[in-house]
Amino acid sequence: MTAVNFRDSVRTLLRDRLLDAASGITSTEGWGSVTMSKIADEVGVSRQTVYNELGSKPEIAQELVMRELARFLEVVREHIEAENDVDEAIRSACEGALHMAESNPLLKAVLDSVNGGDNDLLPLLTTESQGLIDVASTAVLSTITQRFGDLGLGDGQLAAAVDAIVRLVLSHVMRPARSPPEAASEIAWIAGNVLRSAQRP
Amino acid sequence: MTAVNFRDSVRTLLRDRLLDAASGITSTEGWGSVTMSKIADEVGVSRQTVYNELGSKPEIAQELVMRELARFLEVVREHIEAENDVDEAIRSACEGALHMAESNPLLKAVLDSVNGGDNDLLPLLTTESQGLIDVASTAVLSTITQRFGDLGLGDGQLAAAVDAIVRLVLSHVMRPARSPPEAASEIAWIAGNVLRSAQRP
DNA sequence: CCCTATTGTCATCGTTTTTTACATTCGCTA
DNA sequence: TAGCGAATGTAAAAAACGATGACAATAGGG
Repeated sequence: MTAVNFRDSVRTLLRDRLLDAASGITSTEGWGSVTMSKIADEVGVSRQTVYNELGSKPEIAQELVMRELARFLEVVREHIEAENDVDEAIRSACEGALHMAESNPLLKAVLDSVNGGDNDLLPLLTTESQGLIDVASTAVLSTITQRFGDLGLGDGQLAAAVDAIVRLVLSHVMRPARSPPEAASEIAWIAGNVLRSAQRP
Repeated sequence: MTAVNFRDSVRTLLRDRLLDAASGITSTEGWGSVTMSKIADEVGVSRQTVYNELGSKPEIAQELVMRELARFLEVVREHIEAENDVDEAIRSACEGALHMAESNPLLKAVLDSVNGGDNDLLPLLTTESQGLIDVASTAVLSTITQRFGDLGLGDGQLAAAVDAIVRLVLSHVMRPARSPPEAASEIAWIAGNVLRSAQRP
């Protein structure tokens, strides 16, 4: 009767260390400077082990993005659950995410890398970001539903609204136009109008 | 250029988990209920691995005691370093140790086990406690010297005094007579007199 | 254009854990 | 008291896993 295999703990620890190393190198030297050897050396493991555990370099990029996304979603969840009003919950969550994005070293490195010619990570946030948007939308939708119910909307309507919000936030993350509070207010204003007009067909 | 081998981290993690399991079982069911199989199962590892990593059951007891001792010494060190007066440092450290002993589940289990007939752990704290006393005395002596110098005492005098203090505290841990503050004050009073009369021969 | 560095894969080796088996001891119970 | 079950401790073979070295392929830079 084993709670969790000790071996699984070790695998998780290894994955975390490897991804931490990759994230750290990306933040300080840029994604272009990340090599499998560097990751392996930093963790104290052979290069082959990196391939076994994380797969190819593109897969590492995916994992990095998804892991960072998970941290954003955690903050977003906390913001939503701390509010009693839907509009305010959405505004607060957007602002939290945008604010977090501003000071996120990894994200900064990714966006900076575009200027340096490194175009390996950016597609993950744009063209190939379907998985990212799906994960984020699903998570946010789930959180909102648990907190506020279905808001009297038909199937898919709330999902579509959330999808739009996520895409707007993502757009502002990649190309910030206004300050986080301003951008968040605008997104919340749009979302509020959408939700209300959908409630009264 | 590897900071630390990942393998070493895993070994440390394994040791910690095994000792945590042993400590947990001891606290809740008593040392008598600790079996190699239970430890192995709880951590999710084979029984043989427990033997490889921790050795025989008496050795586990030693490790448990020493690990718990290290935690006590850490608290003691903090108390000593927080005071400017030697007497008060000693008093505070003794009180901290005695107070910690009162609420320590593992220690409670060890002392309770005596009533239940389990006499495997007790010797480690009494008859076979030379190692324990040595480790504790050395650590405390080192901390006091770093904090207050040699207090104008000859070689070995301060060591002898610290040794006595450690033994007194250990005695009160095993057989509490008065409350921690009272016992600590008495020990500090004795220590203070010893130190002062040694300073003026 | 060559040279170096990196990626990704593969077979092999060494280490560690697991598994299985066995002898032994201890407490309990018929 | 004899035997039974559970636990200890040891040993050796089997399996899992990371380390190592070699390899082709492919850029990127001098």
